[in-house]
This record gives sequence, C-alpha cells and structure tokens, in this order.
Amino acid sequence: MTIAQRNTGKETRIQREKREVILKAALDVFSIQGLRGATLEKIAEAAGMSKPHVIYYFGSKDAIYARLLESLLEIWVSPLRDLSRDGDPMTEILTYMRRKLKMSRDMPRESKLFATEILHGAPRTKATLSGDLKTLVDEKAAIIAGWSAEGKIARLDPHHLIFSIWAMTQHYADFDVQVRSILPETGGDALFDEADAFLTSMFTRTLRPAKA
Amino acid sequence: MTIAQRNTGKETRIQREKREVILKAALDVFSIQGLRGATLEKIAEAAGMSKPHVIYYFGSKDAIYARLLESLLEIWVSPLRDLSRDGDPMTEILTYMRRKLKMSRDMPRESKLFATEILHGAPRTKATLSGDLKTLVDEKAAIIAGWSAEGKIARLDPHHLIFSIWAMTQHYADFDVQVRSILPETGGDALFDEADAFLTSMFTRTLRPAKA
DNA sequence: AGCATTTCTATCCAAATGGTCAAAAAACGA
DNA sequence: TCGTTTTTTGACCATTTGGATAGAAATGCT
Repeated sequence: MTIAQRNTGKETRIQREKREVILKAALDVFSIQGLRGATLEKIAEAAGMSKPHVIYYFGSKDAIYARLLESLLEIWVSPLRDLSRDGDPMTEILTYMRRKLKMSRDMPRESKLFATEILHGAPRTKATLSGDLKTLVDEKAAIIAGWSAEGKIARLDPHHLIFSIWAMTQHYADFDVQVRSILPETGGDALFDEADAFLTSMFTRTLRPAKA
Repeated sequence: MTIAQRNTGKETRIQREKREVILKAALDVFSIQGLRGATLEKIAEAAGMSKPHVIYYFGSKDAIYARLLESLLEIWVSPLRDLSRDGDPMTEILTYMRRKLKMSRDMPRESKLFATEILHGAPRTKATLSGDLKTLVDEKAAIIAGWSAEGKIARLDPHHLIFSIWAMTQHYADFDVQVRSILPETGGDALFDEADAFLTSMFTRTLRPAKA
C-alpha cells in the first residue's frame, strides 16, 4: 500500500526526507523534459531509488508534478507581495525587478517548470492565475497607478509594467540556452550582473517621471 | 512504401497539399502539447486523415517536428535582418520591435513551438543558435552599438536590448493565458494594441539619448 | 527477542503509442 | 480501357511507460 493511500495524517522524518529527495529529482527532470517528456524511470533514477518507490511516496507521476507546481506558485509571486505603497516608488519597483531577476538566477528550474505549464495552456494553474494572482496583481497595479497619478513615476500602464518585469527577468532563466549561445562565454553570475545593469537602466528610464 | 523513403525528388501538387495540411495540424497540436505530449493520433485527427497516412508523408513524428522548426527559424529571425544601419536609429529599433510584436499576434503557435524548443534545451536548434543566429545578432548589435557611440541613441548594451525586445514581445504570445487571466477581458487585438502602446513608450524612453 | 508496521523492490500488467504491412481505392498514363 | 503507380487505411506489432501486486527487508515497539 502506498503512503499516499494510507495517509495517516502525520509525516515521519524519513517520509519527509524521501519526499524531499523525490521532489528535487523530479524538478530536475520535469524542468527540462516537461511533464510528458519525463518518465517515472528517469525520476526514480535521479532520486536514486526504484520506480515503485516513487509511486509509494506520491501515488502518481501527475501528483508529483502537481505538488511541485503548487509549492512553486506561492514562492513565485512572493516578491510582488512585498511591493509596498509606503516605500519610494522607484526603489520599490526596481527592488521588485531585482528580486525577480535573482529568482531567475537562483531557481532556473522552477522558472522553466512554471513557464512550461503556462505555455501549455496552464491546465492546472488557470484557476489560481485568474483568482489569487489576478487579485494580487490588481492590488499592486493600483498602487503603481497611484504613484503614476501623483507624478512620482511616469504615466504608464501598471499591468503591462508588471508583465514587462516578468518577461524580462524570466527570459534569462527560461531561454538561457539561447542567451548563452549568443553572448560571449560568461560565467553563470556575470550574465546576471549584465542583465541587472541593463534592466536597472531600462526601468529607470522608463519610470522616471517627465519633467513637470 | 512511404513517400519519405521513395523520395523521387519531385513533389506533386497533391503531395504538397497534403504535407501542408499535416504541417498545419501538427503545428496546432505541437504548439500546445509539445513534442512528447502530442501523439500521431491527435495530429492525424486534426489533419483529417489516418495515422499511417501521416507517416506515409513524413516518415516519423520527429520528422514533422523537425520540419516545422526548420521552416520556422528562418521566418522567426527575418525581422531582425531588416534592421538597417542607414535608417533612423530610433525608428529602426521601434519598427523591429513592432514587427516582432505583430509576429507574436499573428503567429502565436509558432512562437510557442519555438519557446518550448528553447525551454527544453534547444536540442535540435542549438547549432543554429550559436551559428547563424549569433552571427546575425552580433552584426545587428554592432550597428546599434555604433548608433550608441555616435550619441544617436542612449548608451546601452545592444545584445541585452535585443534580448529585451524578444522577451517582451514573445511574452504576449507565449504566456497569453497568464496575461489574459489577469487583464480584464479584451478582444484579441485590443491586447496587442495596449502592448504596442506600452512597449513603444518603454523603448522610446529607454533609447532616447541623454541630453548632451 | 518477537511481533507489527513501515519501507523498499523485483516482477508483472494493461494501456498508449510510434510505426509496419498488406491490401484496397483512387489517380494516372498508354 | 487497362495496366501501373500513387494514395489511403484497417489491422497489427513492438516498445515504452504508468502503475499494481506481492512479498522481502528494514525498522520500530513492547
């Protein structure tokens, strides 16, 4: 009987650890191969255990994928939550951009997993997108619109501003193969330093309010 | 015997038409489901023919995918080829951005196909990326760097500028599900009109040279 | 130690799927 | 019209793969 079925509520230390290992391995495999391209075999091998063992802990391949996605969504939007009405507008937005960029640098597999999910039509995320995420984005967009109206930053569509931050930062994680194919050989972090400089400059110019 | 095997060199009208139909159907299926998620069955159904018939014309599923990708790459970079040293710098770059945005609007399936390929590590495109594409990008980046040095546009890294155009424009095609989940209901083209306005404004501010 | 529970895997199974084959149907050329 | 070639598909096959089963090994409990 699998643990998923038994599910006595409490989780032992060994269960937590094994699940951890499996999720790590699954992230490696899913992020590159996608849900359909990944096989239980590959995940099991990456996790250093047998295929039935993986099933024992999660019940099904889809369950692992769903679990990864679920725990990811929360982390993924967290930088936006911290954008505060009370801070300096320019600083708040640039800080948000930088935190997203750091996430791309430090969690490229997570970024790719999320990207693949959306790209394929977000079958198991759509509800969250148009629910919690929309609520959050609308809320923060309102803050930005406020700054805009007060003349503290330039007049621009706050939703599209947020999209542009997503697009630009995630690009460096999701399409890193392309980026690195074109750029001269740069060590992992150097690329992100370049990106930081460019994006900081770009968003600074974009946000700077027109002279009154 | 399949046509792919026989391959007498010449292609009849009926062959061209059937291949066309199959490629169209395959694009529909691949762009949403990915290479592994798509099945010959689905492609055949979408093309209105039997599974062996699809094999008859292309030999294998992978061959269809490869063919789609190949013919796509050329189209995909063509707007960049038109960026000319002789034009007005700001106009040239904004025009390039707009053409890319239009491609996202008019060819979202192609955009997603390409995105998925890169996301999964570009296994069959890497050579082209670091070859022809890199050459082209380096060439155009040099033009932009020239404009930059002459003070006709702001000082900025031309490679990252190009990446930013890719990232922003493709975002609206590849992540349209997310974008539309968050934005209030807007008809297909209205979204791209908004995006056009935002991006034009963003890149104008980014590129405008600092006062001498 | 001895029993019960949990952890783990070898083996197997059924469904899905990419692709083959032989033959029917259609199109073509004389 | 009649033989030839091309087009089309139903039936079939081999492999892959997600997952079930049963039992072995380990662990925990008393």
